[in-house]
Amino acid sequence: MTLAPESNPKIQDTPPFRIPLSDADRAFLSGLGATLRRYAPHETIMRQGDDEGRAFIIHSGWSCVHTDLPDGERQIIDFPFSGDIIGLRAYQSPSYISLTSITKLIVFEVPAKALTAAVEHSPRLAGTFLSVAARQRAILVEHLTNVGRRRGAARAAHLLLEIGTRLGDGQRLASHYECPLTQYDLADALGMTAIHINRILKDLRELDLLSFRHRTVDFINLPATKKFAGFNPSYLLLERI
Amino acid sequence: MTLAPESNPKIQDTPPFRIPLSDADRAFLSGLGATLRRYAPHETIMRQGDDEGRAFIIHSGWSCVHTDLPDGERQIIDFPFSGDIIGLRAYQSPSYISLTSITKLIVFEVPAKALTAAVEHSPRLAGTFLSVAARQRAILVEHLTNVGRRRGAARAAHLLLEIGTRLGDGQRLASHYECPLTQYDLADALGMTAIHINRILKDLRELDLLSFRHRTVDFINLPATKKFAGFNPSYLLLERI
DNA sequence: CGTTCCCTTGAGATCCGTCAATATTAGTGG
DNA sequence: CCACTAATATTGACGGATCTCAAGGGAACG
Repeated sequence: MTLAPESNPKIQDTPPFRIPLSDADRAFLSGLGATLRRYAPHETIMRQGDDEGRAFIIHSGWSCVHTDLPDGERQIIDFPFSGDIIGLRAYQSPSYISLTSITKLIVFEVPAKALTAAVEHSPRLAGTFLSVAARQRAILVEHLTNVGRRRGAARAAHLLLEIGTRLGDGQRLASHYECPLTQYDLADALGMTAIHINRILKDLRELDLLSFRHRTVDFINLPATKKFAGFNPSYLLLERI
Repeated sequence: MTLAPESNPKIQDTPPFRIPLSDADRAFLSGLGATLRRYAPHETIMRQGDDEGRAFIIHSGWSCVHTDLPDGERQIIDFPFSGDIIGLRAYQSPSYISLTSITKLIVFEVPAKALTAAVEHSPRLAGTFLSVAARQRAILVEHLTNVGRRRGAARAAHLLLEIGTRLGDGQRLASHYECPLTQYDLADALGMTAIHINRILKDLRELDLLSFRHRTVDFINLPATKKFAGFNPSYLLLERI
């Protein structure tokens, strides 16, 4: 699903642009001014409050988009995956979010103005950006619904189901995947404390629904888990290209 | 701030398009195929799950965007105001949200394809859509942060501060405004029960921070309330045009 | 001027957070 | 490969926040 990190990936081959594009469009993309950047785990790539004119397109690796609160807490907004765009905007403006790597991370850094230029240049690309933005909005809406209206155990299960689905390039959900998130990460995404997440994961294991230990998520009873979490993946299917 | 409902407002005069546009752009907008629609309170304008090819631009009135859960509960995602766009998408696709009026509501209904056409037609409009989408995303991110990381009283105060700011065309926060939301609406937006919202509003009154009774929000001590809620309106200022 | 929402309050149960202590795992350098 | 260290995970006890169930009271609207 992701290119080997050793090669030097090109933006025009990365997921959101794997669509029928004219040669002119491809040439345009490669001339966008995208810079390939590699980050070590736990690096800050973008910080809330900084004046930003950059956007990022994830190539590979795990990271999180989050807000920072005055008391040092944070709310994780999303774990973006390959092809997701962070900071889609038209102009320079202060960033309201931070982007932090979790594992080794490879991203394309693009000037925000280049995105505007791309939209002007190609209706096909404009449609792609609209679709990517719509899908990300759907994910965020589901995240808010999850935090606002599901109780802890269902909330955690829902997030792990979503991640499992998004990892497998959109549609199919594996019964098992590697997951480098800590219980602190989960807590910050789900609006709870890590201690409570720990108890919830224990409950989910004892309910024979799923197990998350040693960086591995195992779905023990996938249909029951989907029902338990109220997970309906249709919100992830929005025009994934 | 809003046109008199008796007149027949035109889309090219409505907030997101109050920007320097060429005559050709204005003519294009008026030919978009926008339909003016009026709804009574508590009508469903768009329902989650329906296949949708429409987008809506709010002209005036109160409404809510929400998700529906199997058990009949709902999570309110946003209370959109004049100029906000609902359903910004490139193509026909199933809707993952519902739109319901709260008061009498006037909206422009636009075919989704018309938005794509507008983006193709005018870079200025494309930039406008990107900006509107970025601002709405910032609002949604702050909403998730609010629900995930603030306790009840601060959460409620934060929402009422945000609404007060958005009502006054973006920047200035009035010390008093009319608010037709019920405590059930607040509860569904904040991820709590209406009974608990009731107790929280009582607490906020007794703390001399704000009063919400009889459809009226009064900020008794605005600086203290902002501090209490951790309210920093910079996320609302994103390129409001 | 009555009916329907909507608001208000109390008591008890449950979920979740805080504080504290310890065990386990992953990472690092020798 | 081992020893050491820091990060992460686990568990218990307790308190606070929020939900549920139940019952009235008040406001808005036809």
